[in-house]
Amino acid sequence: MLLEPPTGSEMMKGPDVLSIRAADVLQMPPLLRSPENKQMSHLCRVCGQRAAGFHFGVFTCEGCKSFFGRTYNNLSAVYGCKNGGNCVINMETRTSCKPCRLKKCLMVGMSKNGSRYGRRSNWFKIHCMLEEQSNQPRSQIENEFSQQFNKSDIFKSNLDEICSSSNFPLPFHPANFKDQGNIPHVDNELRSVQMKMMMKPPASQDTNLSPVTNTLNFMNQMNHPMFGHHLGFSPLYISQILGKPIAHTNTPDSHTSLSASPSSSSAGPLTPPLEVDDIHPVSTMSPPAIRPLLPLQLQEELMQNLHLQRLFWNRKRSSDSFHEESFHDIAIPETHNTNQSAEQDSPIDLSVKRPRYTATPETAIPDSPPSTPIQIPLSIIDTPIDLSIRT
Amino acid sequence: MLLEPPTGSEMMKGPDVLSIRAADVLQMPPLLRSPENKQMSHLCRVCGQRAAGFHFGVFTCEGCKSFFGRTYNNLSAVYGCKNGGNCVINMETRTSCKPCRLKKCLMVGMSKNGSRYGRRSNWFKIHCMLEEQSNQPRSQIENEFSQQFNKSDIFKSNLDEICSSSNFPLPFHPANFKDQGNIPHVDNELRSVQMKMMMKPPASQDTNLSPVTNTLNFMNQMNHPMFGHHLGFSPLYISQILGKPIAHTNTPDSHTSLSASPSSSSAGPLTPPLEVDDIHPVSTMSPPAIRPLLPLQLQEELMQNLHLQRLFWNRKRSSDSFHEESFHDIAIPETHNTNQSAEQDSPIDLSVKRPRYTATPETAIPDSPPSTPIQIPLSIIDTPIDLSIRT
DNA sequence: CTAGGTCATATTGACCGTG
DNA sequence: CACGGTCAATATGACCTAG
Ligand SMILES: [Zn+2]
Ligand SMILES: [Zn+2]
Ligand SMILES: [Zn+2]
Ligand SMILES: [Zn+2]
Repeated sequence: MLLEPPTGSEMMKGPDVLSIRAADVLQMPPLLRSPENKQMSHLCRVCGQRAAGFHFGVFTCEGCKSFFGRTYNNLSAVYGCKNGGNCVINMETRTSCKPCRLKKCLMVGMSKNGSRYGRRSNWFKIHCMLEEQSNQPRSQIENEFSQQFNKSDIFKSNLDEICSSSNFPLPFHPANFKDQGNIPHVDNELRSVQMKMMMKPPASQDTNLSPVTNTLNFMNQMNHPMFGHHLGFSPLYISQILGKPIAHTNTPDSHTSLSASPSSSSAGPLTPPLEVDDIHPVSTMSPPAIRPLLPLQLQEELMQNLHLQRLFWNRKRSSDSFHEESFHDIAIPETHNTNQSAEQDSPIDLSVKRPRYTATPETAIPDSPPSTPIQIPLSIIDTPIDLSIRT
Repeated sequence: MLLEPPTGSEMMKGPDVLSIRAADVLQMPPLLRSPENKQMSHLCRVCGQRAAGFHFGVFTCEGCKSFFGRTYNNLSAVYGCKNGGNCVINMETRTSCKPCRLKKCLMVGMSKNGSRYGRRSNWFKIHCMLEEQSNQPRSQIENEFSQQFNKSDIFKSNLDEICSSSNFPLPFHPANFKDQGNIPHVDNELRSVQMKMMMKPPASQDTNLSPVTNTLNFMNQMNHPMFGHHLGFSPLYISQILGKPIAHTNTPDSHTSLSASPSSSSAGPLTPPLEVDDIHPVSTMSPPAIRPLLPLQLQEELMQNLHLQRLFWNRKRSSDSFHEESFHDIAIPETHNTNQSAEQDSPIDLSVKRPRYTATPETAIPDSPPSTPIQIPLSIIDTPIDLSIRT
C-alpha cells in the first residue's frame, strides 16, 4: 500500500544531496554561543515548553517529539481542524488540533528524512544552526510554485474534489499552503506531507476517488520540485549558511554561484563537494505544461523511493520533451548506498557538557581542517558547538 | 471539601420548588407529535449527532451524555479553552474544547439537579417540551444580574484575580457570561457552574488564593439568585408552559399571576400547587447592596445543601435588613425529605413504543384527570407523549 | 546524544445492568 | 425508559534503552 510507512530503512539512505564541507558549516557565525540563543535551545520550538532535546532536527519537548514521531508515519489520523488551519500551537493548545500541531512541527523544520544519530549529515547540523539562528518562525512567503500550484487548472478540477472534503486537514489545503521561503527542506517537508494528505482518501470517506492518480498526474504536469528535491537548497539559504551574500542567476547550472564552494572534483572523502546541480531554487521553476503521464506503477514507486525520484527528475530536467519511454529502465526500485555517501558523515560530537566524549576517536573532530577555499580559523573548528539543553 | 461532589443523594431531594399539575403540563400544545419536532428528538442538542435518548433533561447522544455526567462532578478538569469561550460544538469538534462543550450542554438545558427516572418531576417534562419547542439555541440576552455581576466592584478586584488566570475556563468567565433568558433553570445551571469554577483554584495554580471566601461574599452582596433558586421560573417561561400570555407585575407576591393556577390549598397529593413565591423573575432583582456577611462555615454549608439555601433565601427576602444572627439556627445541614415531596412525582410513562409498560400500575397514567381550573380534553391526557427516539 | 519503544495515565463513547 | 458503571479503544507524554 502506498500510504503505509516505508518498510525498509534503506529507502531514506540514498546519497546525500547537499554535502557541504564541515568547514563550510563552521564558517557560520557562532550564534549558538550567545546567551540569547542558548536560551532558545531550552524551549520547544513547536509549543514553547521546556525542550527535552534536539529531536528530528528541532529543539522540542518530549510531547512534540513523540507526537511528530507517531504522526508522521500515520498521516491518516491527521484531520479535523475546524479553525481554518490557523490554530495557534502552544503548551496548552498543542493537543487541541493535530493537523495544526503537525503543520507547526513541519514549519519549524522537523523532519524524519534527516539523518539519525551515527549518520548525522552536514545539512542536519546546518539546519540545527539555522534553527537556532531564527528566534521566530520563518516569515511566510509565497513563491512562484505555490501560486502556480493554487492557480492550476487541474487543481481546480481534480484536486479540488479531494481537498474539498470536510475531513481534509485544513492546514494542508492548497489554499492555505504557504511556503516558508528560503528553507527548502522545510518547504519540501510541508509539501511532501501535503501531497501525502491529498493522496490518502479523506478519513471516513469512501475510497471511490483515486487521488493518487490525480495527484501524481498533477505533480507530473507541474514539475513538482518536491518530487525528489528534498535538499534543493535555495541560494538565499546557502548564503545564510555561508554567512555572506551570493550571486543569483537563473542559469540552471550556475544559479547558485557559490563563489566559496569548490567544484565537485576537489573534495576529500570527509568533505565531498556541494552538488550544484541539486541546488534548485523553487523560484526558477518553469511554468506548468501538460505532458504525457508516467505509468501509474512507476509513479507510485517513485513516490516511495527517493533514489528513483532523483533519477526521474534529473532525466526530466535534461529532456525538453517528456516521453514515457525514457523512464522504463528505472521502474524497479533499487538501493543505492554508495560507499562515498556512507562515509561522508561521520558522527560529530555536538555536546559540550560531557567533554569526555570529545576525546573518543569516533566523535572527535579532526585536528586539522580539510583543505577548503574558505579560510577557517582553527579556533572555531576545534570548539565544539554547544547543543546540549541541560542546565 | 467544598468542591467534591455531594456525598449523599438526599441533598438534591428537597421538596420540588415548582410543582405544576400534570394537567398543566398536558395543556401545552402537543408539539411533540409533529413530524418536525419528532425529528428534533433524534438529534443531540449539543453536538447534532443522532441522539441516544433523553439524558439529563435534553436529547443527547451517548457521548455528550457521558461527558456531562462525568464532567459535572469534576469541574476541576474543565479548563483550557483558547478560543475565547466561543468554540462551535458539533459532532466533529465536541472533543476539542471541554469548557465549551460543557457550556453548550448547560445552554441547551442539561442539568443534574433534575429528577431521575422513578422520581421524574413535572418541570422535567416541561423542560422536555420546551426543549422540543425550540429548534435553535436560545438567544443570548443579558439581564440585569449579568450586568451587575460584571460591573460590581468586588468582581473587578477579588474575582478578577481568580478569573484572570490563563487556566480559567473562558466560557465561564464573567465577561463572556450571558444569561440565556427566560429559561431560569438553564441560567441557574450556567451560573452555578460558573460559581463553582470561580470557587475552585485555577488548575495547576498554587492555592494561595481563597476564592471561596471572595466568591461567597460576592454572591452574598449581590443577592445572587442562583443561590437557592434552581427553579425560579420566570413569567415568560410560565407563559410558554401554559401556551398563553400571562399578566406581569413587579409585586413580589403576584408577579406571576397565573390565572389558571390554583392556590396552594386546593391541590391534591399528585398535583401540588405551584409555589408562587418561588417564581422569582431575575429581572426584578434588587440592585446590589453591601450587607454583613454570613459566617464562612454557614456559607459553605449553604452551598452544599439546597434545603438550607432555600431557608436562607426565604428569610433573606423577608427581612429588609440583613443580620447574621438571623441564620444561626440553620447552620447544621439536615435532610428534609417530606412525605409530600416524595409522593408528588410518581413515575409517568413517557414511552409509546413499548405499550406493554403503559398497562403496569406503577407507570399507568391515571384514568381520570385530577380536578383543575383548566379544562383538559381527555384525549390529550390519555395520549402518552412520544419521547422515544428509536426509529 | 537522539530515535524509537514502552507504558502509565487520561479521555472518550458504546454498551449494559439497575431501578 | 434514563442513570451510572464498565471497559475497549485511543491519545498523550514521561521514561527507558539501544546505538
Ligand atoms: Zn512541544
Ligand atoms: Zn487547527
Ligand atoms: Zn452529542
Ligand atoms: Zn472553547
